[in-house]
Amino acid sequence: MHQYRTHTCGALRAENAGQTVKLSGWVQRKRDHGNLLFIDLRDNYGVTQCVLDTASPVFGVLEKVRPESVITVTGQVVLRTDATINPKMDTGEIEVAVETADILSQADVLPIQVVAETSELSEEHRLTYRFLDLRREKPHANILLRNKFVYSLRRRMWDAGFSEFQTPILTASSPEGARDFLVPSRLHAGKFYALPQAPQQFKQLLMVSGFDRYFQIAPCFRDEDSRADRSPGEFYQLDIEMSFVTQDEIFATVEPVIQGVFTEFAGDRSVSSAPFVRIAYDESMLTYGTDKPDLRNPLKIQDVSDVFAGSSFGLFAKAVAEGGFVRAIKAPGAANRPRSWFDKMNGFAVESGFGGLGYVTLADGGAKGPIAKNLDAQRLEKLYQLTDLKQGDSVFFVCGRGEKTAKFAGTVRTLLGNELNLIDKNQFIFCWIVDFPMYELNEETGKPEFSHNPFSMPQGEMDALLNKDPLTIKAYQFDMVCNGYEILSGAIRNHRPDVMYKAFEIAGYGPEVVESKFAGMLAAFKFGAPPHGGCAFGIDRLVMLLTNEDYIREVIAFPLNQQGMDLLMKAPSTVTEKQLRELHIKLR
RNA sequence: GGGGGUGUAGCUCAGUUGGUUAGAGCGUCUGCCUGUCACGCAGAAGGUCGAGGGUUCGAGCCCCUUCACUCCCGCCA
Repeated sequence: MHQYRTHTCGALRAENAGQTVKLSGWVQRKRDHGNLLFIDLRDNYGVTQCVLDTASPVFGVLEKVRPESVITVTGQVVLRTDATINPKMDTGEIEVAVETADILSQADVLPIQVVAETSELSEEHRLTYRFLDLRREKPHANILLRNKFVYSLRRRMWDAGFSEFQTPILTASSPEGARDFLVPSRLHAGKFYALPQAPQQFKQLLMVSGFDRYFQIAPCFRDEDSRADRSPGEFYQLDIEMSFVTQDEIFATVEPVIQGVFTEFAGDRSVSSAPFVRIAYDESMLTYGTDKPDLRNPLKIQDVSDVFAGSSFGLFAKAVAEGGFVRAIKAPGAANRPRSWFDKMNGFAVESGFGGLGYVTLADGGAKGPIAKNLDAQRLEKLYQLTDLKQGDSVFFVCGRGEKTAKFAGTVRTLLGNELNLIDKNQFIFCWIVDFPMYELNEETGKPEFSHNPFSMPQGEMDALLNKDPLTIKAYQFDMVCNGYEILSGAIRNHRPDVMYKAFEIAGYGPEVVESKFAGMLAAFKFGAPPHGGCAFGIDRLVMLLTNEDYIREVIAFPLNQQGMDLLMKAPSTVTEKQLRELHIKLR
């Protein structure tokens, strides 16, 4: 019987000694001693050293074979001598004495060195030769870990009583949200399908259909620009929806899944235990200057407007009098840093478009720094108290108004956390961000608009919509955050047509808009819709966290580059005129 | 759409104030080598310095234009 192998390249051990085996794999490395030749043969499972000398009839053939060629060898497993055992290899106690060999696929000279390359390769080059890049140890391991991770997620979801369904890839363009990828219709001239940005409406329809607990490892498509943590074009979500649930019940369902899967793959890194901390959106913006705080960073932002209000530090006093604020971020133990370090911090603020970063240092029993002399003893004491300032600490100030300044305080918090080495990289700290505002003010029109998901149920439902200032209404809308990354977004949905009409009315959309844009869902909600809610995890981002990668493309087998191109398959590409004609698309 | 960074050998990079024939490591090729495991030793080949224009006696280096990649802002309900 013909076969390519009796064992994989990671299988053989001392107890196999004496057996005649057949291995197939890639020539990872050749060490040619003239009359003695070592070949490290690699496959998905490991590496085995093969050895032969001039006595072997295939010596001449294998001596010439290039690295990364695919070969099959047969030979006897022999124990290595004590002096030649390689403890770094799983198969390091043995080697295969090659008797016969076939070259199955000769490799050309390589554009990428697959093994033991310490230097970084350019991403452009790696993606052009992704099939070689993925032979390299770390990228290969990342993709394998992703597989195990997704398997574990599925198992945990099934165990929690969820069922997996597939939803359409060719669907309708949605008026809200990100830019759609469009697919022209051949049968319907001038009309287009859209690839789903998320299975949002379908999963809600599944709830109306009575399925109760749905999940899907779902591809999502958004035609927006990429980032280090945002995949260009397409990404995968663990999409979840449940009927007859409250927000608390969603949290209680999802926490053990994510806590469990992270514990499974985190190695010696620590994972938050459930229930995770909940932080209101408004509090997060104040305390962390962001809605995705990295809680590994112990620093908190403090409002110290009162310290400066009416003080002789005119710049801040005036800003506070005019409705602005001063926020403080403590820099523990920074007092002994040189002046140049403080200048660097200030320079960063100026580069970011802010006036600067004021600071006060508490050292040698007194307050130092350019601002300190403008604050009397009482104000300084209040500052120390508010920021818990101790001898040897410094505190930085951000002054201004609006969300932009609040977010800059968050940037400074992150910067200081990194500069002062306050972030423990061996932790995964999860939290919930809750109570997102339902509406926010559109600065141009001066009118309220949806700040996040228009399908979310407003807290207080119809009563709130009728009786509260729209800008104070919160939504049952939430995110989960880990180490500064948004890894989940979810909501209790608005399943009541009357509340939906009213919610859209406040955002300036008449009933005809709701009816035309969300016809399917609205129709469904008129025939008995259960209260429901759900959420979606970003799978790529979760794997990125677990593999310790900074770039999401490191955990995607064949990612598009930043310009949305597949350098290997050459996508996007031009098509024939015939194809365009069939799709009713005229050139030019 | 905007801002920053990068672009020199197959790969990763160095290249001083503008000055002789543009270098290194890895890879490739050739030769030697029977216990290596990033094998070693000797040698060789390999360059439109992203592209175009300009300044200059002279440009990898300075100026202008442009292209590509990448990071960030916008954007991502």
